[in-house]
Amino acid sequence: MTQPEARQTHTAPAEAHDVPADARALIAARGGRVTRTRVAVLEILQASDRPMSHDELGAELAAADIAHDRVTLYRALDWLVEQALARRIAGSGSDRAWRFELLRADGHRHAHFHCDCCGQVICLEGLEPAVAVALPAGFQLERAELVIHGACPDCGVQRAGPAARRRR
Amino acid sequence: MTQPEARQTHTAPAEAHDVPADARALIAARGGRVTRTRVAVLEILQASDRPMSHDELGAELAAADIAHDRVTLYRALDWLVEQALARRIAGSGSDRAWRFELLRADGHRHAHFHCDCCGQVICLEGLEPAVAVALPAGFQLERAELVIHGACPDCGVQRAGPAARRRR
DNA sequence: GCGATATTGCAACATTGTAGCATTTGCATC
DNA sequence: GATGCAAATGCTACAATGTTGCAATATCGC
Ligand SMILES: [Mn+2]
Ligand SMILES: [Mn+2]
Ligand SMILES: [Zn+2]
Ligand SMILES: [Zn+2]
Repeated sequence: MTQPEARQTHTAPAEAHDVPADARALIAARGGRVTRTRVAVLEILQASDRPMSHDELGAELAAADIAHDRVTLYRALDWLVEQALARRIAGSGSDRAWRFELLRADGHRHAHFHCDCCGQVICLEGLEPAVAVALPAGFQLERAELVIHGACPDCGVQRAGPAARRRR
Repeated sequence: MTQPEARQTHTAPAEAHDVPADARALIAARGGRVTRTRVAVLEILQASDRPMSHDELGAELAAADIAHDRVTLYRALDWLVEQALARRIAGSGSDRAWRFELLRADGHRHAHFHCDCCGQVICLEGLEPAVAVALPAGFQLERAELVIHGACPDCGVQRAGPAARRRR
């Protein structure tokens, strides 16, 4: 529980810019133990530009020949979320799995696009769910989640004509 | 598959207003068979002012002493959605179950409020996810889902003071 | 009432997580 | 570099939420 409040860890060697900080350093700075799965998961998330599901993470680990346990992976993700290194995205659509993405320090919130055709989830960095909306009396707003459903560029090109849209 | 395009069914006896149309008539008008579970589910949804999960529906059926099978209930709900009599609401939050609500003929879309404290989902009829937003090129918008997270009036009153908010 | 077939009801399976607990590992300290 | 101990792991079960296959049943037009 007692974690050094240090911002500078001195364990990360080179980069002084804004490049993805060394995963091991980020983990250690939170007072967590630097383990195989945690490091690998954090690095995969750092390299990804879209939220990933537990399953996708597992596949990446397997592809990189990093031995891992299903439950350990779940726990590593839970830990990253607890430590505010990642956040959880609800999986609307037929996909009922959580997805995880790196949480930038600035707490930047953005909407997501779910392709109803291929199931992919894409970050819409430019689109903030600005819900300064007036909620009915008594409701306390904590955060707003905005999900756009439709067809992603890859899926939209098929049947390029303006008519005959596909449903799902 | 061949369903009469009739708007007026003549099978519903009395009400000529906008009161919830007779469930049996609505089902029959879609060319579906009028069965115990379908009628009961549709009537429960008509009487509810918030989206209900499969589980909640099952409980209501049990409370009304209406024998039902888990799978049949799932299938009844699927059918209602197919027939555009109901729509499915994704259950963000720790709740990973779908919820179902009646689909009004006018296709009115609205946002929903998820209470992170008690887990309830409440319709925000007045709040439309007006996402005339400019999506990046190539993305085809089909619909937008807006979910507000926070504390509902019932849960918000505890700790009425402005400080000391509860997390989850 | 009859017959065709849409629905049901049951059992088995699938997906996505969690809980308990003995074993191993990271890491601070010697 | 060796030691000790809490933190993590890696199993094995179990839970929640659906889905699939298929034989039995009920609905509805005739
Ligand atoms: Mn994102
Ligand atoms: Mn609603
Ligand atoms: Zn797609
Ligand atoms: Zn509440």
